[in-house]
Amino acid sequence: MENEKYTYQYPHPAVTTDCIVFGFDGKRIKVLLIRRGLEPYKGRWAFPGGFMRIDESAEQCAERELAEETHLQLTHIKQLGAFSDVNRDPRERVVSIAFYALAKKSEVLGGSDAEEALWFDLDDVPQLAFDHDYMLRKAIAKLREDIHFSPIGFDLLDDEFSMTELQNLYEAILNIRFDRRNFYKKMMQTGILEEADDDALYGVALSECMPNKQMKMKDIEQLFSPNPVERFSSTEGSREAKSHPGRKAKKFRFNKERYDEMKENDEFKLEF
Amino acid sequence: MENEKYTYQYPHPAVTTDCIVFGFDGKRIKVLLIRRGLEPYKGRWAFPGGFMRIDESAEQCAERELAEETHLQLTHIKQLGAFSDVNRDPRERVVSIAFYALAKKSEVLGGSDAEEALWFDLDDVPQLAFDHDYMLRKAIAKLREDIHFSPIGFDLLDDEFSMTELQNLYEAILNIRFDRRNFYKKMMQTGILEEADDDALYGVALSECMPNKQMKMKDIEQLFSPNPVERFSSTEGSREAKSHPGRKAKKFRFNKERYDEMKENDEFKLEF
DNA sequence: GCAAAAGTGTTCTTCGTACACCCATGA
DNA sequence: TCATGGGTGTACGAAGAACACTTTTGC
Repeated sequence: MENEKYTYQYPHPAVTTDCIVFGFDGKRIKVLLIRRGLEPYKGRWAFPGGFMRIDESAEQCAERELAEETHLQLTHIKQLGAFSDVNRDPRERVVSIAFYALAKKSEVLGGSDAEEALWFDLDDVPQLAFDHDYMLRKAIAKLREDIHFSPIGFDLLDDEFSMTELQNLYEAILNIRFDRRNFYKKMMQTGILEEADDDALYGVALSECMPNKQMKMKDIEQLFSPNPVERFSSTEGSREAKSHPGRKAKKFRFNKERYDEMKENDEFKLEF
Repeated sequence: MENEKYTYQYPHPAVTTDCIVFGFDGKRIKVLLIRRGLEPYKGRWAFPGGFMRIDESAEQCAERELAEETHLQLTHIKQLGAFSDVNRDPRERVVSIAFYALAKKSEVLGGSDAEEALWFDLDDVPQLAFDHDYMLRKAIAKLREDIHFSPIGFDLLDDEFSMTELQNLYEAILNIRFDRRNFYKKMMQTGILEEADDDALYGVALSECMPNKQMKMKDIEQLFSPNPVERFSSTEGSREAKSHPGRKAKKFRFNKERYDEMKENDEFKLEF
């Protein structure tokens, strides 16, 4: 152990990464925290992260630490910036490179795989270790900023989502209310959404042999009786936390190919 | 020398800062580079910057290095991000925290105080040291992004500027053309510009005793004859690089107080 | 059937864009 | 006096905001 020494002519700070992971449970924005098991700040909540190895980039470090500590494999990890205040760590001089990442709704609802890792409502975040309170404020600001013009919302929802879910997400992040009809129109005319048609459940043939669009869901079920399909197999999302029933919501998918194509040609426009 | 050693149990990267300074000469966007006098990359151009001291933050380091190497005292230094590729520096593992800053037009036109520091046209930037080419691309992208919604243009102009100068700046950064009249309206209705009234040159009394707005500059000079004021003392900016005369341009100032106030109340809106 | 949520279209206002004339200036 | 650049207003069209009724569903 004694010979595990690394010497330099000038003092070097340690470099860590921290990862601010946001999620959405259908109602509120959440952030993933882990409880520190070691000093300093033992027992306090903090972002997943740790010391950068000498043979990995900060990005690699952030992904590795996130996987180790929370078992989350996330794409869309973006850099938030470096935090370098001289006294931000009581142990030694530590510069932290912070990232932020977005987790899909199912990962939030599933809870965390890891011990001592929990999703916190943004309003219920306790006092954090180090300068992580400050980091969180910066991260929230960046999330708000990014969602104004980038379709990052889809990274917080599952692959299929209802327009209402999407609207709830935007309202939760931006803390404003939208008119349902205008939101729908605005989203649709971006051209990056496609309908996840429920007809698919019944096979392609259905829409061909049944061109009558007036047909109700009830009628369709009759075709399949006496074994009607479980109509809500994919809608637990919109049922949870609901006190009253409502009409079944159409599901949509984010058309990433289309989005990339539009962005390439500078055709994409979305502003909130 | 031998005892100037700093030892750590785990390997630590070195941390440097680099500062990408943009300027505007009235026609084109410029970037400030220094020629490296030492290995590695001796003789190559690079951004001003250097190793972070153990008792300063990255921000302090960036400002210090910038002052040391270019004699520029800049405010509005914003972090661009950390660059941490494992092999980005041939000497040892180095993480660089990059900043970008904006210099006022007069500082660009005045040239650089420092030896071996030069303003380069963005199109004429040579191959840079380290990963600075990559940094530059990121910085340009961020500059373009920021100017879409933040009034950072004023930091690249002198305190008083004509609408045409401002338009040229926007056109140079965004590489698009605007209609003069629409640009004027858009800028004025943001509410963050105030006229730098030339009457001020003649004192407050003038506008009171001379309410006639039809009065021409010639008439005003007559009031002051036989020592007419030098009318163009403050307009060299709009004359430089001009092949033909034109009407004298009204000057404007950025009303920072008003802007801060509007931003505070979320009233400020500007989009390009 | 009832309460709650979702689907949908029209009008009005606002903002952005296109466009042309006159004036001030220096040569 | 002329060539150049700057100051300004209007008319049109597109996009956003306001707004209500009907349908589906679970209870």
